Amino acid sequence: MPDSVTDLLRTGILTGHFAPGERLIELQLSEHFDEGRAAIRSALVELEKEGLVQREANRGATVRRISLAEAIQITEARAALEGLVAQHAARNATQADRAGLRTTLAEMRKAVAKGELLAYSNLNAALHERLRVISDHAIANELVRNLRDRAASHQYRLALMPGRARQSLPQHAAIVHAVVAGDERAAAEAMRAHLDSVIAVLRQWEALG
Amino acid sequence: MPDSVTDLLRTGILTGHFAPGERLIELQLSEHFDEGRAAIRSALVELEKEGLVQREANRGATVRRISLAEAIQITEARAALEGLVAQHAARNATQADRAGLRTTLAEMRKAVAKGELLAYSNLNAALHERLRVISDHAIANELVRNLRDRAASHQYRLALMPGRARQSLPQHAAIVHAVVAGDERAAAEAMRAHLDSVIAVLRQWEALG
DNA sequence: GCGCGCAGTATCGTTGACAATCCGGCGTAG
DNA sequence: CTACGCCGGATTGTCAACGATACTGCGCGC
Repeated sequence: MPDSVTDLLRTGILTGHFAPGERLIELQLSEHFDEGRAAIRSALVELEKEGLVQREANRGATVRRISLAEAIQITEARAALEGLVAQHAARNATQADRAGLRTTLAEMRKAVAKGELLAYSNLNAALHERLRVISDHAIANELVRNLRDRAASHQYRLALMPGRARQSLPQHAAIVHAVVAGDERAAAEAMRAHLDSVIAVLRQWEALG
Repeated sequence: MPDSVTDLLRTGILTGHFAPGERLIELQLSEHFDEGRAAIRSALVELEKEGLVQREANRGATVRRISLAEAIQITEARAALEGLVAQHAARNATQADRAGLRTTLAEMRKAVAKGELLAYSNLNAALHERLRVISDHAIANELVRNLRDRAASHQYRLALMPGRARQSLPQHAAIVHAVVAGDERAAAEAMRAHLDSVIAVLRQWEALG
């Protein structure tokens, strides 16, 4: 089921190649990707279920616009689920896993010290990804991945926010420490606290309009 | 977008009209529902994303079998998300909402006292549903509904389990009390505890084979 | 008897054409 | 000048047929 058309369209949306609000016309996409219209159609149906695309009967599909309010809800749900992920990661982590997490955290510290925002952002993603793998929780992983994609546009702004890295570093440290210590409850709490701080930023933006 | 074919097929699966493992052949369904094959195809794609249907390239679709292990993961995810739902319900509940919750709880007590299992099960569903509505959390609602459907087959067994109602009643009471009191944290905790007890039962079954 | 290949069948996957629907512009009447 | 209705283009929705693919059972050689 590695439906490549769906993947291509999804990454196209996530990378901004197709902008929010942009119309996704089947025939155009059909030529663009050199695929039959049926395949495009199917991809649009999938991406609608993923929340990345909006479809209206007889009126076509557009790239879904995610409001800030929605991004907040998405992140709230993500906090709940990633808490679960962290909990299971704390339960399952092997010695090798723990070592890997520690080195990632060390690299994050370095990146912050050097002010390398992009590197930090990548390490951040890598850390969360690694925790998902360690957690071995297929359901939560699937849902988190989806939620992440949905709010991707807003997360992008966040990563570049001045001072953000320095603020989130101790939160990531807390998560890693809890997981390494095998403290399930603390891991879940730390992850939720981390994402709650993301939500706080989003709320701030929302208040500003 | 109220795609009736998808809805029909979904309820068909949830009611057991299509049994787990059963092949879902496009042409057959096409006749069964008197719909074009394209519509059926689209419905199958959707239901695959919902996790109710399994599709393999060139090999067709079947009703997905949900293992107990998977049902446990699903319920874990549900616990995390319904915790969020309860939290928001505690935040948003109006006086009318609180009164409604209390009466539902009272009816549940009666049902348990009279040993009316089916009535209790329905009230149970109604209570969770009401909390979802009150929470006004579109994202969490959508995900919870999906997870609920996925594990529906196993939940069915649970409702009929002897002594189950009596065991879960105080948990539901705790949830309602926390929500009525507007205690967000307690509401989330109570809901998680409730679903954790469901998970405990599932684990027991799993151990038995 | 047993494994291998081969054809037959069932089913999915794709294509092209056509019908249905919706939006926008234009003309006309008031 | 504005409101209404109609017409044309653009786009989606549906259909039937064709091609591709994988399973099944049978025969054949060993």
